[in-house]
Amino acid sequence: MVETKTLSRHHHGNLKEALVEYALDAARAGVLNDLSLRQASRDLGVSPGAAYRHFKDRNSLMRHVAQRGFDELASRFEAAIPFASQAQTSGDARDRFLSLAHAYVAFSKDNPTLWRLMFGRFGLSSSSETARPSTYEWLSKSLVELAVFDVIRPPDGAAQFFAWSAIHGLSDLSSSPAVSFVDDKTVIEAHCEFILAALS
Amino acid sequence: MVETKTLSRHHHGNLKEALVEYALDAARAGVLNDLSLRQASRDLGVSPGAAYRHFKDRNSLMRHVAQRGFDELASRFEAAIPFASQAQTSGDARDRFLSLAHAYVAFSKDNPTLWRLMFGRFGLSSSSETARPSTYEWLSKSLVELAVFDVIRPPDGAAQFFAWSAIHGLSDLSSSPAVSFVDDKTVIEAHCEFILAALS
DNA sequence: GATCAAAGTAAACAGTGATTACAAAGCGCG
DNA sequence: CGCGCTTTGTAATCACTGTTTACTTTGATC
Repeated sequence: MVETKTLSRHHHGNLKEALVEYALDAARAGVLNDLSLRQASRDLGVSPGAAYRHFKDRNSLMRHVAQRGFDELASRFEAAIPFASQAQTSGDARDRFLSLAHAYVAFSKDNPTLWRLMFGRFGLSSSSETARPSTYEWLSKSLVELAVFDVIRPPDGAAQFFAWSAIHGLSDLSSSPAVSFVDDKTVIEAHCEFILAALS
Repeated sequence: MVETKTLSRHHHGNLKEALVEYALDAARAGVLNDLSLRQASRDLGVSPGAAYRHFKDRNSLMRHVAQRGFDELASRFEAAIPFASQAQTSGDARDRFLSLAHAYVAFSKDNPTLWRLMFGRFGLSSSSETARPSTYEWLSKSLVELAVFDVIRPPDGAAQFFAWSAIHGLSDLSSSPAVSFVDDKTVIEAHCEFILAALS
């Protein structure tokens, strides 16, 4: 006897979260840009003005969605390289670096629309992320590991920034429907080899 | 006795171009996203429907604007390294490569909104640009020059793509208001050194 | 000068973001 | 319980948008 929750309730229950999920679905479908608060409200069975109890305006919702993107990206990084874990060998350190690159690129390819939101109009500066997304920490850690096993020189700030922007560039281009590779894996690995060579 | 052209003429003269310029101004002002065809038409002294004689819809205008961005970028590349010219020494080849990188980054910083349009929703795939923008030719040429003077190994496709994406990544991050450097020149030069080291 | 395509107008339609005054739930507390 | 207060939703409304339609003006061409 599960109580049906959808019958004529004044309170939606969790409209804020529902709106964010709705927008994330739109992003997955590639139609985030023409998402309308009214249509969303209609689909969620709520009146047009209701959304404004949770978001100041449409852009505010977008910012929240962008933040979700950064959260998801961080979670993929954590899955690829649990932050508390450590490399045991130089081969291990290389693998971990590669895993990060794969995670970065895979995310941008899996979520091109969300990606553009994150690093576009509502990215970095306007979301709660500071100048560098929190994922920067994983990358940084990975580079330090590589240095420990003498795969590269100890990375200074410039080296870390270089590695970030190089991987970011690959991801950004990969998220474009116009740029596609026969074999992602090969391209990413070659890219990483170049980066490591630059830092050696 | 110059005839005043603005008095009650039925034909605007060159509305299509005027609309593109208007949008480019909006981009420079950072308000491209909320550009409205109606407001633009009003400001250009023309009725709301007039724009539709020249553009199928709003997105069509955006695509044209994005194309203008690629044109402008190409023109900056040409200014930095006239395509017909050639490097004479290895130092020359390095300088030319650096000039390209500077041009790329300067463009993205000067036109962040246009940049996002070009590489975002209306970029690459949807504009008339093919998978790789025409500027790819300059970069490619520059790398070949560097190889001629033994600064790097002869670049294959992977190497060229690496260089592009590395510079693209730097430009993309640079165009974000959240990422700024004390000294652009130093950062760009360091970045280029890393790239050249990777290709050596 | 008549003809005809190109380029503008005017009016309308559906849909949007946002604000307002009001109503209903949920809650804490005596 | 029942009283109040805050949160959350509603209904109505405003100004505005993209886009289409039927109609008019214009400029060029034979």
